[in-house]
Amino acid sequence: MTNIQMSSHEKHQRIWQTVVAIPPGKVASYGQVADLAGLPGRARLVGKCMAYASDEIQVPWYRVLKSNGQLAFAPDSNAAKKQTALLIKEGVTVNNNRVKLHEFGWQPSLDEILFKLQF
DNA sequence: CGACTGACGCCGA
DNA sequence: CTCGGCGCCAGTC
Repeated sequence: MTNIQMSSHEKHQRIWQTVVAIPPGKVASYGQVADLAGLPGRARLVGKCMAYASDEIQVPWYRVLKSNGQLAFAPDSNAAKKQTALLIKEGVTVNNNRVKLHEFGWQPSLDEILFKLQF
């Protein structure tokens, strides 16, 4: 089958574009972002990018969680508190370092995927 | 060049 | 719910 090579720059580009598409008040998992970005199984890569993004105010990195709804940071850690504060500010409820995905998980419609993810 | 290391995920016990 | 194990891959050492 045809194997399309993607430059690390493009992967980077797709991941951020996907994260930016997450609506305020909603959250998505690393794996979900990877899938939507066309990088199935590359959840760790998404985490890598979020680490870079922590400096950039542009990317809503805090809307990205683990697949079970837990924050990626250790409870009580500085980063976890910071992320929790940002989420609560958007109306997302955080309990014990975790968010209920059935309540706040982002489930993009086909429409959103086609219009927001330009790749 | 091999080993180790992550803002991860899934499955089975 | 916890633990172990394996998959994944770009950096670091």
